Amino acid sequence: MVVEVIINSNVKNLNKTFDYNVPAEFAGTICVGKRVMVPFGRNKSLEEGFVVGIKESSEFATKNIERIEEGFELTQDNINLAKLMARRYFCNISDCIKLMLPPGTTTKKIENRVKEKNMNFVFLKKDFEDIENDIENKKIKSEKQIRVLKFLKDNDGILKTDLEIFSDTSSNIIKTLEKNGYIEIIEKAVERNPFINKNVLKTEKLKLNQEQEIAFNMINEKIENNQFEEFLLYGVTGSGKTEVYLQLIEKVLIKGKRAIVLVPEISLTPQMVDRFIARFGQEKIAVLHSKLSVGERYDQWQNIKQKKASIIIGARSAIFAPIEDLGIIIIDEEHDSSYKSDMTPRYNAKDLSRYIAKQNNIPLVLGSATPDITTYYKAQNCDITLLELNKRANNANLPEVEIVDLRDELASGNKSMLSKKLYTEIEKNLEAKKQTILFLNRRGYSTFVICRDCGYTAKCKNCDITLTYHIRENKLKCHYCGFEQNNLSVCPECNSSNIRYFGTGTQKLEAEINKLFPQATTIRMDIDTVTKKNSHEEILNHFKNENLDILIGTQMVVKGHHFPNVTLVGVIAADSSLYMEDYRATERTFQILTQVAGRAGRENLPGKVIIQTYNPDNFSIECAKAQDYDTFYNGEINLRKELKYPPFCDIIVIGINGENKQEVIEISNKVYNNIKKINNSLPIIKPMPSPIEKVKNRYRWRMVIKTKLNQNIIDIINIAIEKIKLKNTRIVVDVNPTSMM
DNA sequence: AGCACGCCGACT
DNA sequence: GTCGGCGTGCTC
Repeated sequence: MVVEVIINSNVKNLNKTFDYNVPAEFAGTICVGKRVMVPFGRNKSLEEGFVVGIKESSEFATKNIERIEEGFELTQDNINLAKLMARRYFCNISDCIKLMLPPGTTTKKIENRVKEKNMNFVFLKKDFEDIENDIENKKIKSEKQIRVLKFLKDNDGILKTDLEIFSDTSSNIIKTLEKNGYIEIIEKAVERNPFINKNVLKTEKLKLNQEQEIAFNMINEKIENNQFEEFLLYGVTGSGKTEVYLQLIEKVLIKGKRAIVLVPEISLTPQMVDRFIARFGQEKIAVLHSKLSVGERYDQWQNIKQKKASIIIGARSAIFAPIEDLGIIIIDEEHDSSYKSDMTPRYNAKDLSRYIAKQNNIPLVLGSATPDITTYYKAQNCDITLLELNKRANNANLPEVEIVDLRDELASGNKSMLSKKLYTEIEKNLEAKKQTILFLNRRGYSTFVICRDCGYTAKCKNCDITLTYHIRENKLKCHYCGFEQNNLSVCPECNSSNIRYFGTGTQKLEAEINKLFPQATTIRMDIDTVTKKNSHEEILNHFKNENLDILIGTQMVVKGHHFPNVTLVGVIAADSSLYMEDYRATERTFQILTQVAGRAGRENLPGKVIIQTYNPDNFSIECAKAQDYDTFYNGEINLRKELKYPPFCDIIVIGINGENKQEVIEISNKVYNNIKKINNSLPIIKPMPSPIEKVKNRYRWRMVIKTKLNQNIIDIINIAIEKIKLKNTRIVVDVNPTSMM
């Protein structure tokens, strides 16, 4: 018997199956999905691989499988999905398989592990054999301990490494191991239980209003009849989408099935998870997101695998959770860009959810107050069933939105970043002891630093990016590669000390607010203040519980939370996202402004929103002011049709990046010519530099194809890039990328 | 990715 | 002659 094996390697040349003979001793246990160790290459070294097929014989001179690794195997569905993804997202099958493995199983370089934070790093002092002997001799008893040790063994097949990561939830084991002298802890992680609030009061289900009832019944029918159907649950903030989700999940559980709920990473807060815990109880819920340590994730993953958890709440990769008997997939805030991966594999969780829902004959529910233009277009064309929730369940009023034209402010001599109107409103709000949120989608202090005498601009040495001035550390930072240098006191070109700072970031805004309103308490939230594991949560709780006056932040302030005492929201510059050369720029502006506006006055207090802009007539800003999605959609869809943008086509970006510019250009041309050779009529634009040509010392060129992605196009691109030999240069294909930069 | 193979210039 | 530089190609 012969098996087809995918070698676990991200090398392009190895992205195919290799045949291996199965010795008689393994014939009874081998099956598709098993993890195996096989001799590979001229040296005798063992490589990890996965069995993806079984056949009688091979045309090759096959070697024997060395051994089968027990404890975990992929399902046939996993393998089918990985194969499909590899072609559809132009990457290696093993890259896709990695998404489906138990956390901690993926073989990573030790250096990478050390770089990662929030984990325990453990130095193994004794040989693995010694520890195994101790298990034999019953010196180590607990099953959990053995699991951790197995973890060690799994990662490298045989234990070659002396560094490993343990979960912080398994801290007992670590203590035991440390006490027995097996390990030495190098760095300790911050303790964090994914379920921080243990005393959540149980909630009963609420009575649905008529709209909710209709939506519920339509979707429930598909649950009952085991049928696929895609729904768009289009409902304004506060219209009770979550209650519909909860009651659908209840039905799914009654049928003995389970549910996946995808949410954007940033809104995966304990408060949000608590709503599910309050209804179903903690033991039924598994939570998966990027802030969990490997060990925490491993525990959650096992809870799913062992069918202890029935509801999986997670960010996009939760779609790969090891779940059988799936009854529904729900994608909340479906317009959110975090469902599209911007790393290899560059998958779109929404597309994969559709595929998985079809395979399982179950409904897929997309929920949003500001649906993705493409999703709404499909709903209009009846590819998706549209369900609307128009009533605000808590009857809160929409906030009053006012637009301030910054050109008028400038003309009347106001050069500060606060218009007179916004200044007065903040003042009033402070007096009334109400809270304010100020939103500015740019971090740092000044976005560029320029010499007034010779025009020199401070740029990153690794990227084609101007450096941003950060006042607290008095440093210039690159927001792309993280490079930082000391601030300039004199110009390095002409020695002039006439240095000017242009552009406004959240730090400068914070400084200005503190100057203008010295009596006000403020807190700032952006990537620079949100570094620790929990600080996102901490800052928001701090703002809410301490009743601080003003929250200043980038877009991370707009999601999830609701603050009952916030009655004023100020948007400092609504234009910043409009100039991006990205077809989704207006859509993003509309979504962000609508969401920001939704933060104001959510309960009984009337809210006020002030949007400052240089483009008061801009369509997306006007629509956001009116909170009018339908008008926005109608305008935007016509524009998309005219300019032939999604949903009327897909934007396929073939990027080439490498350290040698000449080589990058050569390979770009090769890819271009290959595609032309296969199909001369494809609408492909010749290779050219990316908008930011150099990032992290790598040159980036690209070509764009604007066409509907179908199997034929997928095959053409795969064939065109397949045979190109690469050294340090890489080819990256991204379909409808989140960022066009 | 490794690693072998092979082609070519430099040097005891 | 032969040592070693690196470009090329293969791994079931």
